[in-house]
Amino acid sequence: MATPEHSLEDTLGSHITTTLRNAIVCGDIKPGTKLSEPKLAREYHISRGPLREAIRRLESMKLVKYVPREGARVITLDLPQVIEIYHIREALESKAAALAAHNISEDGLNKLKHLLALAEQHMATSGGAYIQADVDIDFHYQVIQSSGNQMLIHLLCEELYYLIRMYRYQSSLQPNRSHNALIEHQQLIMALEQRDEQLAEMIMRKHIVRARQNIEQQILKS
Amino acid sequence: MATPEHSLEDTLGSHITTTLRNAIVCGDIKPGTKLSEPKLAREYHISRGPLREAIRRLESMKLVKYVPREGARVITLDLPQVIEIYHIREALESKAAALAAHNISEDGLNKLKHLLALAEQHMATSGGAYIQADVDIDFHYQVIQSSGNQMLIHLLCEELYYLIRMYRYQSSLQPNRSHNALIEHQQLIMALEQRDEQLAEMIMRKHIVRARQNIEQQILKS
DNA sequence: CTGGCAAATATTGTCGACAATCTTTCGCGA
DNA sequence: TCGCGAAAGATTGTCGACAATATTTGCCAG
Repeated sequence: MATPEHSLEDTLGSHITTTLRNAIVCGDIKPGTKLSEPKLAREYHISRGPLREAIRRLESMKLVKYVPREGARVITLDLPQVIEIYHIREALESKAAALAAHNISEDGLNKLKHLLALAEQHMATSGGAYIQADVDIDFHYQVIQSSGNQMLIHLLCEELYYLIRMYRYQSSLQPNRSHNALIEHQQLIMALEQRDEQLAEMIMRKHIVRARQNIEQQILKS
Repeated sequence: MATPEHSLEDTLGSHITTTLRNAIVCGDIKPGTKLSEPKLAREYHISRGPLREAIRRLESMKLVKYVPREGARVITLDLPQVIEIYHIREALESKAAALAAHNISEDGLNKLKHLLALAEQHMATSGGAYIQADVDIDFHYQVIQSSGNQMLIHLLCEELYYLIRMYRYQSSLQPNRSHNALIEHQQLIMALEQRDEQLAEMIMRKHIVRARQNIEQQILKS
């Protein structure tokens, strides 16, 4: 699995949260599906208490939408919503890059270089746009972790990134811009090594703006 | 109350959520206090079910920190944490201003002008730094609402702004920069009227950076 | 008097049950 | 046949109870 797993799994509620989260992100539970408490409780052999906790946590990850007295449904991501998310990514991740330029450690830089090398390998061998998506997410994940801003890390990695992952899984067949992305990642690493906050911020901003424009073109085509 | 109240209050859980949220934000429940489920349940004459739901929601607003098998405690905001929040505000609200320059309605502009006038009145009469804080928050709140980005609105107004309110209540006695802030608000309104996205973004960014620097000076003094 | 261990107490995690509400199904009339 | 309304069914909201864990109290040894 691509995501570092923080969950302690020591309580039933947090365990079922990760289970459902993965199922939703990977598409095993399809968008729009109703999360029926009695049904899921039977399925996973637990009571409704921990389930309700899980559903509320999924709600804070924006993976489900909850309506009082009606229950929870898996979110249906349409393109305009994805655009909204990318605007937020642009703002937050460019900030993360700036902070990372200031705070990243030697170890953090090495991890980024390793991820970049991995991605280049995948590109060369399988030309694989599919696998590339995971490595790309890991790269951004690592930049955010290097920002040192705990609140920012939590916002992006715990609350927003599962949504992005979900979108990636859904649209993994569509054309992406793997090659350009690699160059931009390389530029970012260089800026981080130079400790150039403004440059790192701008590179990340443009990187995400391009990704967003890529998506906006899909809307026009449809 | 300064905040528009979205809560439907139709379920016990959401009702107790707003009650506790207000109590925490206003300082009636002090930072560091443990939110004991049995105690609160007796106090508000409800069972632990809705309470647990409320606590989880407060957790997603970052107002309480939850540790498995230990319970929830009201967050203790130290200055470094507030700095972190202001970095996030800088990123998100400058983006909100840019989007607002594109999307704000005539009605939205009028609301902003009204809030500005209110603030000027308060400044003139009571010279009141205290009341000013509320009007300032309302101003930012209105700009965010005008961005049109639902996800951004939710992130800022539902998840992050209660934290900021809490900090404001705690530090309401400390010197703030009311006068300068008013000028910057005025500049922002002008930029929004011109539909100048870049200018609006920059004004908001500098406005929040200055506020952050104001706080950073407090750290140095202590 | 202090420190640490053990019993007692309180709190959290989980469960099953019941009432209120929503959804679906079925039947009736136009 | 179609649409409306009522009954039946299912689901959510809330509650109280019990087990497992954490915290506090109190005792004893040093």
